[in-house]
Order: sequence, then structure tokens, then C-alpha cells
Amino acid sequence: MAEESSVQEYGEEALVKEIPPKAADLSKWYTAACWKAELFDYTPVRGSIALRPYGYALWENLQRQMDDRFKATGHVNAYFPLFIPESLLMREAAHVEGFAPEVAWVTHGGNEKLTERLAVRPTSEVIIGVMYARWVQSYRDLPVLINCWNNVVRWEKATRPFLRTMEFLWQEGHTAHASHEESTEEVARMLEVYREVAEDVCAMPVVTGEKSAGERFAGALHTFSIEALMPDGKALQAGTSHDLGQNFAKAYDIEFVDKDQQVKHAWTTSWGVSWRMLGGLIMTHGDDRGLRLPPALAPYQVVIVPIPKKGSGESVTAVARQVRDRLVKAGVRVRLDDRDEHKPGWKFSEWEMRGVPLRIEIGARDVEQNQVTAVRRDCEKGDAGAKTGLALARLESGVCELLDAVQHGLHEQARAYLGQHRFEAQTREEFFDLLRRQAGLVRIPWCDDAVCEAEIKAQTSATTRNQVPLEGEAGPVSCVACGNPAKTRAYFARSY
RNA sequence: CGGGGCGUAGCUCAGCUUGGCAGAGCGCGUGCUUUGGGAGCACGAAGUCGCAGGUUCGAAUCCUGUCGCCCCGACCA
Repeated sequence: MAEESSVQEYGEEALVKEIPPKAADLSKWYTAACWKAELFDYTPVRGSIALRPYGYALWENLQRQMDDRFKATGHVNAYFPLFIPESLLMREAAHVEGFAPEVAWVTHGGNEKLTERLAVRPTSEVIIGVMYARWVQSYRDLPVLINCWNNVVRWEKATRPFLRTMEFLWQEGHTAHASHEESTEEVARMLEVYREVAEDVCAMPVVTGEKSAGERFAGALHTFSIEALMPDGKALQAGTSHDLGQNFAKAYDIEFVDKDQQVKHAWTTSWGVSWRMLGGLIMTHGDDRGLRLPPALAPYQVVIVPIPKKGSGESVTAVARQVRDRLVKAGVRVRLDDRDEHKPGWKFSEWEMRGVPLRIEIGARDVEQNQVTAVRRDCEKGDAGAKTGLALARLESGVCELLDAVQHGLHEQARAYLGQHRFEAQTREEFFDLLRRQAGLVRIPWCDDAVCEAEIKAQTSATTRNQVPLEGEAGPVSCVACGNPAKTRAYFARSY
């Protein structure tokens, strides 16, 4: 058990300047918090950010968590070209139409005008479809299970760091299968991977389900998504998994000879998560002091702040270094902040702002008592358990336990928020009222009709987020919005 | 793409109405003292006033255009 801390209680409230209170203006809070934490910086390129080392480290950790899961489900990584010839892009009509307004075009090579324009990929179904057509001849070549880590470009009119940028980093998985049954399983499998990453890694609860026809990926048969709820009551689509049917196989000639010697089109899927996921977890967890990062992703899980004092400086420094070395050996991502130019108070605020899950303070009193003082970022000052005296003898196990506690603490707080802002509307009036108030995710039995969807959007600005089949109903159910027979149970909310 | 706001030192901003030497705080550099919740003193460096035209003897300031950022809509896997 952690012994009672002997250190004094917190002093005056320390506020990070230049970050407005989160509740007052989420948008301003968000951009200021990301920027002050040095996740990104603005660039001379409109709508395009530079990902700074701290932000890139965060992305790398998310990348690793996802990549491990892709590998564990049988996928391999590959890479495909950035440029897509216009004539290839045009072959899948729905896909072209969907992406046309967002495609950036290369028209010149050096000083010479190209005979055919090149699209900068907004997504890679097209070029990958062309390549799969070359690689797949027999049922023995299937399934193809490939993932790609890359950047894509979409010409956006309004951009926000991570949530919507013109160029962004993501992964796109592309698979080809011999049967629709198999590709359907793949779509569900990867949606579940995304749900798990959001919940267990990002500590960000999500709802899963299928997109309506209007919200579907351009060219897909079915699109499924994970949707998180942000503190302003707007939903954030954090990952999608698409059943592309045979649409792309037909447009790009992905054909194979099956066991029955018949030539058939393959069934393909695609699924993607971008750095938008980072934006989601930042908005979800952050507070007035800045970021709060889940330990599973934090570039530094632990920051050690030595508190030197005249006469005891050397012993404090020596212990701080020992603690760092032991934690490194234990596999903890740790940083010893031994900068001389800042006082401890400054460092406390800075690392809180940057979201480090656990701070270890080491001062003369700690050294005397063979302990360190650990402070959790997921707790408010003065909360029970926020500050712990941790005996050096059990440093590694104690730190790991506290990191687990922070991971779960953040998840629980986010889950409680979602629980309080997820509604089941019983009447049309209640449904529209909740949406107009931007109260959160509102679920109703729904007719799944585009006309009804359009009316809801016109009146409330909310759209369907995703939906699941009706089940366990005694008899026929009516759509809460329009009264026609309900076909699904759908979440509605305004969205990012 | 429409409406609104903002671009002056690394950051936050004052100066603009009424044209006349480029400013403050914080940060940054050097030195000393400090260090359990954003330390103190001293000295110092730092700016094509977003960009391009125009008016003027003279423009950060007035006019026109343009680019970018932020907010709200529209649009959008």
C-alpha cells in the first residue's frame, strides 16, 4: 500500500496562460491546447500542419498499437503511389463523384504540361484496385490482406488541426476476398479492432454501427463506423470500415478463377483511421490545464521533476537518475526534467499542459524517507489518490499500477460522460429537442429513409451517425421522427 | 463557398479613430542569487508592422486588392 504522503498540499491554483477554460469555448481551447503542447504548428501551407516531435511521438504510439493489431489479424504492410492518373480515377462512377470536389490535381511536370492530369490520392482504392487486378488470378491468391500507412490530400475549405487538414496521415487497409461472406467478416473484424483501439488504447468510448446510405463511403455497399462523443455534444467519426462489394473489383478488373473454374470478381473491403483519432482523444480527455494523455499513448508516461535544495541537490539528482534508469529498464517511457532554467512549479505546469499521465517529484524529504512522490494527471488536485508517496523498494510495480490507474481513470471519466449524454428519445418532440440542444447522441427507432434524414438535418443540423438492426422488439415499431415503420435503431447528432 | 473577427518582436497585445523616431509585458541570451505549484536583480539581443499596389513631403495608421489564421454556417469517407 502507498503510504500517506508527507508533502504539503497544493498551493494557489496554477493556470496555464493562453489556454481558455475548456467549457467556455471548446474550439479555442482545443487549438490552443494542441498548439501549446507543441503537438503541431501552423505552416505557410494553407490548411496543412507540421506535426512536431511530441505530436509525432503520439502518432507513432497510436500507429504501433494499431499496426500490432493489424499484424495479429493477418495483415501485412505495403506502399502505393501518391499520384493517380485521371483516367483510372474515373472508372468507378460513384467514387469519382464523391471525391471530385476534394481532389488536388497535378497538371505540370517541371515546365511541361501533362497530357493527362494526375490526382493526388484522396484515398487509394483506385490504384490498389489496379494492382490487385495484376496480383490476383486464382482463388489461391486470395485473400489479399494489405494495410498501408501513408498521407492523403483532400482539398478542404475549412480546416482544424488533426480533425480536418488538407493533408493528413492515416492508414488504409485494403483487402480482397473470394466471397462476400469472407469480406463481410473482414469488415466487421476491423471495425472491432478500431473499437478496441479507441476504447482500450485511447480510453475513448465509442458507439459502433452502420452508416446510412447518405453518409456512406463513395462507392461502398456498406460503411460502418466508430463514433465518439465530444464535450460539446457533437459526434466525431473516428474510424470507418467499408464493404465495397464487387464495385471496385468490377471497375478495376479484379478477377479470379474460383475452385469451380468460373471466373469471378473479388469482394473487396477498405478501412481507415487517421490522426483525427488523436484530435478526438485530446478533446475527450483534456481539461483546463491542457492535455491529459492516456498512458498507452503518451510519449512520456512519467516525468521526473527533481526538487533540488541547497545542500541536498546532489543526493536528489542522484536518486532522480536512479529512478529514471530503473523505469527505463522496466520499459516505462520516462523523462527526467533536470533543466536548471525552470523551477519545479514551472515544470509541473508544463508537463501537465502536455498531458503526461504521471509526475514523480523527488525532493530532500523523499530522499530521506526512501520514497518518491507520484501525482496522477487524471485526478483533480486534492482528490483522494491524486498524490502518492511511493517507496523506492517498489518503484517499478508502483509506477505501473499508477499508470494503469490513470488509463482506467480517463476511460471511466469519458465513459461516464458518454453515459450521461446518450439518449433514447421516445417522441418526435423529445427527439428534435435533444438534437437542437446538441445534447449528445440521441438514438431512436428509425425508418432509414433519406427524406426523413433530410428533414431531421434541416431542422436540427444533426445527421445519422450510425445504426444497428432492431432486435428484441415485441412487434412492429414506428420511426420516432416521421412515424413510418422503423427498420433500424439509429444514433443522431451533430458532427465534426 | 457565405457571414463575422484577427494579422505589429518567439508569444499575448497596445499604437491606427485624428498620418510625423517601432512600443509594453512575458519569453529569449549572459551573470549572480534561487528551487516542494509558473523566482529575483542587472545588463543585452531581437521587427521587410502578413503581402502587393495606391494616396501623400511623409503610411503600422488612409484607400484598393490579395494571402493566411480563428469562429459560425454551407459542403464534406
